[in-house]
Amino acid sequence: MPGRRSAPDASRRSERSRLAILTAAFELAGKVGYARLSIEGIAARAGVGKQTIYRWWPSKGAVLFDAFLLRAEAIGPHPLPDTGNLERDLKKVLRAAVIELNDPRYDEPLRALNTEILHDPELAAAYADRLEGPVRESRKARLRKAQRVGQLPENLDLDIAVELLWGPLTSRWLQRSGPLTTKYADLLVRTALDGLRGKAPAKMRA
Amino acid sequence: MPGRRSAPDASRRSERSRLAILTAAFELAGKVGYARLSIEGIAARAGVGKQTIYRWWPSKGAVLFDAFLLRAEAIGPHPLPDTGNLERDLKKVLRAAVIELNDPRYDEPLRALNTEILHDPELAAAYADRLEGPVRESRKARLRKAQRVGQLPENLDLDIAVELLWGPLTSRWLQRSGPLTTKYADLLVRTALDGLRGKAPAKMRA
Amino acid sequence: MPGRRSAPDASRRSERSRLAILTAAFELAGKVGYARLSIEGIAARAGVGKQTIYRWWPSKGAVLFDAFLLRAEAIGPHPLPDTGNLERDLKKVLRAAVIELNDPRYDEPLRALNTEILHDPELAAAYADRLEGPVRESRKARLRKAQRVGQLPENLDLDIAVELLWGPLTSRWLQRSGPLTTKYADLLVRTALDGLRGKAPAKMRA
Amino acid sequence: MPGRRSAPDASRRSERSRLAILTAAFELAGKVGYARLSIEGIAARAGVGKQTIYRWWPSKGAVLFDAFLLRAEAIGPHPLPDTGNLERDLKKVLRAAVIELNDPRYDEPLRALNTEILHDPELAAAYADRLEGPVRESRKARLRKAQRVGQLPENLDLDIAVELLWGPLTSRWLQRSGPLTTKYADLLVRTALDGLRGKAPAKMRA
DNA sequence: ACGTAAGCGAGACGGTACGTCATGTCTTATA
DNA sequence: TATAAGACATGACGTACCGTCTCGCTTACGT
Repeated sequence: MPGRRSAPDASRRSERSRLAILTAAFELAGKVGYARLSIEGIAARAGVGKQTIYRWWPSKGAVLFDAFLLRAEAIGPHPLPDTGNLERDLKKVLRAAVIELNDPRYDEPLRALNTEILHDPELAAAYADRLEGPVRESRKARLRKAQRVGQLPENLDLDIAVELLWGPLTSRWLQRSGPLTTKYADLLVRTALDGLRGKAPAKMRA
Repeated sequence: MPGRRSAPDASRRSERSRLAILTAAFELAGKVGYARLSIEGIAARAGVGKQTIYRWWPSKGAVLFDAFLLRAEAIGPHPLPDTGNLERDLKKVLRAAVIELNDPRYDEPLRALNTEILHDPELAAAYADRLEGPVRESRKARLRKAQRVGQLPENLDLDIAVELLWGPLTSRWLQRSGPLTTKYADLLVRTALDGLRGKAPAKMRA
Repeated sequence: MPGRRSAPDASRRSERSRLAILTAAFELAGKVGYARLSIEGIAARAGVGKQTIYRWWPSKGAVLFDAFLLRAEAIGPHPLPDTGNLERDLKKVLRAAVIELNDPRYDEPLRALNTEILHDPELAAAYADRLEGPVRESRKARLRKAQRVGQLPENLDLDIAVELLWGPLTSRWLQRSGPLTTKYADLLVRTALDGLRGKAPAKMRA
Repeated sequence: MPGRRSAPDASRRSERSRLAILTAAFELAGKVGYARLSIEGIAARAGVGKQTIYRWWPSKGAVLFDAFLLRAEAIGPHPLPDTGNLERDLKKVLRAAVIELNDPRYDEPLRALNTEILHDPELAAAYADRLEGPVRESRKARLRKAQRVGQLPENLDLDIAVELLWGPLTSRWLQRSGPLTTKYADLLVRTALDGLRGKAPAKMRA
C-alpha cells in the first residue's frame, strides 16, 4: 500500500470499513467513470466518513489501487495455460484480455487506475511491483517454459518479449487507437512471434 | 477540433486569444502537471476571459488537443529517415522518441493529453485522426518502403507492425512499467523485427 | 459593514442573493439557534453558493450583523415617546424591550449576534457604531429633552444614564440572571431615576 | 455541576484528571480564545482521553463552568469592604472589577463561559446559582449593612440595586459598548447611588 | 459614418468536491 | 471499572474550479 502521512494505529483499523471503501471505489469507478469518481462519493457509497479514507490512503489513486489489489488477491495467482503450443496459448490469453477490456465493469475502473498512475510515479511503482509484477511473472514463466523446450531462443529478453506481446494491446486500449478484437489479439501474437521480417526468410528473400 | 455547442461567428474570432490560450495550456500542463491544470488557470495565464475558452472548446482536453495540434502544424510533417538500413533507421527514431519522453516539457503535457483521451472517446478519435494519424502514416510509409525493397514481407499488416514497434514504448511510458532508455529502444526494434522466435530458425528448430 | 478580505466588484453584486442571505441568516438563527447556525446552512436556505457569502462577508457574525442592519434600516429611526412624563415614557420603552427579548424570533438571533460580538472586537465596534449607536442616540435625545425641561440635571452624563437604564436589562437578558418581566422594567426605571439612596433624602438623612 | 447523562461511579473518579482538565480548560480559553477552544484541545493539553471529559461533563460550557468554580472555591468568599463609606467602598470594588476585566487571562475565559451561558439555560442557572450567586450575596450583604445604618432606604430592592451597579459594567464589557476605565466605575457608582434625577432635589424641584 | 451586434476581459453566480477539524460515540489495553 | 488513546460516522469549515451568466468595452460590418 502506498505511503501514509501520519501513523494511525493499524491494529484498531476497521476491516469492515476498509472493505466497504475498496468495494465502493471499484464499483463507483465502473458506474460513474473517472471524472465523477470522488472521495466524497466513495465515502458516501461505503457508508463511511471521509476521514476514514484520508486516514488510511494518501490519494484517490491509492484507494483504487488497493481495490484492485483486493480483487487480485481474491482471485489468486493466474498461471498462463501451457498446452505445449505457445502460439495457441498466447492467443487464448490475449483474447481473454481483449474481452475483459471490452467489459465496462473492468474497463472503467482500470482506466481510472491508469489515469492515476499516469500522474503519480509512486503509485506507478506500487502498480508495477504489486499488481502488474505478478502478472508479468506468470507471463514470463510461460515464455521461460517455451525457452526450455526450444520454442524460444535462450537469449530472448523475457521482459521485452512480454512487452512486445502485451504492450501494443495496452497502448491500443489506453489510447483507443484501434478496435480491440480477438482477431487483433491473434494477429498480434502471430506477428510478435514471427517478427516483422516474418518467419519464412527463404520465401521473402527469394 | 471536437464538436462545439453553439455556433459563434468564427470569422470574428480573435487569433491572438486563440494562440495565447493554446500556448498557456501547453506551458501550464508542463509546469503544474495535469492535476493542477485548470481552465481558470489557462485563462488567467493567457490573459483571457474564461468564456473565451468555453466559447471555442468543449473541454479542457480539447484545448490541450489543439495545443498539440498547433505544435504539430508548426513543426510540419515528419518523414522517417530512410538510409536503406531499416533497423538502424527505426532505432534512430525510437531513440529520439525515448529522449523526448524523458523531457518534462513534453512528457507532462503529453501525459495530460493522454489522461483526457483515456476518458473521452471523441477526443481519442480526434487524436487518432489528426495527431497520431499523420505520424502513423509516416511510420507506415517507411515500412512500406522496406516492403518494396524486400526487407519486409508483402503481407505484413503495417498497422500491427507500427504498434509492435511503438506500442511497447507507449505503454511503458504511460504506465512507467520500466525505464525508457535508448538501449531499450534498440532492443525493442531488434526484437520486433526478428520476432520472439528469433531470426535464426535453422538453429532453433534444429 | 465589517472589513473585506479581497476586493470583489461590488457593482456586479447580486442584490437578490444579498437579501436572500441576510433573510436566511436571521431566520435560521431564530429557528435552529446559534449552535447550529452554519454558513452552509445559510447558503442552502438562501439558495446561494457558499462562495457568495465568503466573497462578501468575512465571518458568520458579519452576516448576522448585516441581517440586523437590514432590519433596522427597514424599520427606520425609533424616537422614544415623549409625553412629558419621563418615568412613564421610559417604563413604556423598557417594557417593550422586555417583551421583545422574550420573543424567540428576536431573542435567538440577537443572542447569536451577541455571541459573535463577544469574541470579535471589530464586529463589536461595527455594532456599537451602526446598530446600537442610533438607538443610543434616540435614548439620549429623550433624556436630553428631560434635561431641557428640568426633569434631569444639566450635568448628567447621558451615556452613563442610558447604561444605567438599559445595562441592567441587557446583562440580565444575556446572562439570564433573572426573569425579564414588565414589573422588572418598571422597578428598574424607578430605581435608576431615584438612585439607590432613594428620592426622599429628607427622611433618610434624618 | 449541570446534569450528567449516565451514571459513572464517582468514587473511582480520577481527581488528577479532573484537575488537569479544569486547569487546561481555563488556560486554553485564555490562550486561544473561545473560537479555538475545543474538547479535543482540552483533553490533549490535560493529557487525558476525550472520553474522560464526556463521561463527567455534558458540554464544553460545563467544563468551563467547573473550571471557574474550582478557582472560586480556591479563592474563597469575597466579602466587600466596609469602611463605613458606601460610595467609596463600591467604587473600590468596581474599579477592581474593571481592572480584572481588562486582564486577558480573566477576560478571555470569562467571555468563553459567558458565550456558553448565552445559549445554555441550564448552564446559566448553574452559573446564577453557584458562581454569581455567592458574589451577589456578598454585594447584597454590603448594601444591607448600608441599609441598617440608614445610608440606603429600607425598602430598596437589593437585587435591583446590585444590578443597577454591576449591570451596566457587565453589559459594557460583554458588548464592548465603551471603554472600561476606573473613571467609568466611579461615575457609575456615583450615578447609581444618586439616581438620574440627581442628589440635589432642592434645586431640581424648585 | 455610424449604429449595432459580435467577440472580448472580467468576474459574480449556484454548485460540487476538496482536504481538515471537531463533534460525540465506540472500542481496546492498561492498571 | 475508570482511564489514555484513538478510530469511527458525521458535518461544517474555508478554498478551488466548474460551467453559466452578465457587464462594459472594442471592433468590424451593413446600412
